[in-house]
Amino acid sequence: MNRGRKSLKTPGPIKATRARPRASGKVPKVAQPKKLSQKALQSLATQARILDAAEHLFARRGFYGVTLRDVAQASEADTALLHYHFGDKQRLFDEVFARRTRVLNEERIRCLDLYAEENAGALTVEGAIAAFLQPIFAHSRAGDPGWKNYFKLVAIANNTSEWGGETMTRFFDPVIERLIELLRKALPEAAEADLYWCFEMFSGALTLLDAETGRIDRLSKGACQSGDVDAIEWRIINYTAAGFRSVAAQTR
Amino acid sequence: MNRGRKSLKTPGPIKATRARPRASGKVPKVAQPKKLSQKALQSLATQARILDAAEHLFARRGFYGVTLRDVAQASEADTALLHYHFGDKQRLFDEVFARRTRVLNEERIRCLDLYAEENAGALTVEGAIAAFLQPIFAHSRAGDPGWKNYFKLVAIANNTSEWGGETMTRFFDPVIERLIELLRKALPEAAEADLYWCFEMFSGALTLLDAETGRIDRLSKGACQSGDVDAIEWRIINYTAAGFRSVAAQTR
DNA sequence: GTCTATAAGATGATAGAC
DNA sequence: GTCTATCATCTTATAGAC
Repeated sequence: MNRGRKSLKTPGPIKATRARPRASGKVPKVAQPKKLSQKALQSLATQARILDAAEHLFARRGFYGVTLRDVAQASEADTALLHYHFGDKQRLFDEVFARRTRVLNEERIRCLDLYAEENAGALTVEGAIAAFLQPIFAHSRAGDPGWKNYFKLVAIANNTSEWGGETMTRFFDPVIERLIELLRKALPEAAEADLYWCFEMFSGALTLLDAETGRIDRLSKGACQSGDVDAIEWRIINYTAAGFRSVAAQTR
Repeated sequence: MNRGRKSLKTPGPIKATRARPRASGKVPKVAQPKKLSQKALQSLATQARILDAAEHLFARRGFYGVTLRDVAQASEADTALLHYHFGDKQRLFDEVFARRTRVLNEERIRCLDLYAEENAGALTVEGAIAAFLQPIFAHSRAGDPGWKNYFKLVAIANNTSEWGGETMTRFFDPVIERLIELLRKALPEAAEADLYWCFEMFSGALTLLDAETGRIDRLSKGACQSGDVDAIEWRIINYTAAGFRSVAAQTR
């Protein structure tokens, strides 16, 4: 296995550093509502099948724990086909990550903007957090396994130090800045550092809940079920808002 | 590479399932203060070097992202030596995880017991959380890179769904039960489920902070630094206690 | 677009010398 | 206890037929 990433641009040292999941940040083209041939439709269906299978596997074992053979087998496509559609393993991972992130970020911005518009002058921490979370819970409630897999993947990315922090920054920070902006208005007494530290704690709590690792089921001996959206939603909003307010109140 | 885990007990299907980081749960023997030969001392030093290097690498790339050759090179030992001392890759990972967990859990129990003893009848959420966290911050302040690596590793484990939830359960839940016990006394009005959900949020926040991914540095444009213990300690205690209280107060 | 075949190299693990 | 040499298998990626 060649884990040394072949640089896409430089012909330089082939394995100076180990390959890392590193999304390109570019927004790949998406299906346009134009006329599509039979072949093209089938191709898109195949690509979706590959992405779904890759998402499922990456979500459970991370980038390195999945081989292209695993993905090929699970998607009933050939490994050569993965390369044909996505180039290499790295780009496949990038597209898995980017596919739903594009959707989620748009939804979040819409929710945050709507909330800010309708409550200008009376913003609350609860309101901003709820608006930010709304798209996540909507997808969770819809029960789509693809979204559940994606959330697990984000949890791994958020907590993996080598490439996770950088990945989260690139994919999510623009939207996070919008959230922080609302929180700043809702909590004008908070120091800047408070907002960021509190967001970090909120982020860790959220991604762990979304990861649905099953730990809480065992720890609570069945009193709680991973992924119980009704149990989670009001608690995380309450918990987080109280946390922000308490920290902000301590600032001198 | 054989990722199909060779079962330690059953001679059954060789690669029915993919190998997963799965700690044995057994407590391996530790250096006894007996008379040690020159050879034995050197052996222990080599083992420590291997464990340190493996810890560093696993913390950054997870189980699958590290090869035994990587560990051998980083520890300046031979791959054959890794097998001699630790058997296989899985057992090496297990021992990395178990080594500091043994120490940390003992310290936590001691801190929690001491706190409960000295404050019987007047337990607070802040006090219990602070006692639970005390060993972590002590190690972080001491600046040992080994402990920092270990904390990163725990963050990955906590958020990886395939093996993480189960790993956390096995290694940490006995101590967590002790913490929950104190929180139950400090918050008698809380429903059982509240305690577990709030602990889950606390756990996610804590492990992400400990992972020191560098994201908060970028997001805050330098206002916060990953691993700034003085900035983190009072905030996480405040934030968490307020969160627990707020959720508990909502229970009907 | 999809598949077969295969190249080129990496990986976990072991045998055996010292 | 440590190192050299090596195996059997797996992995990513590509070339070329259909």
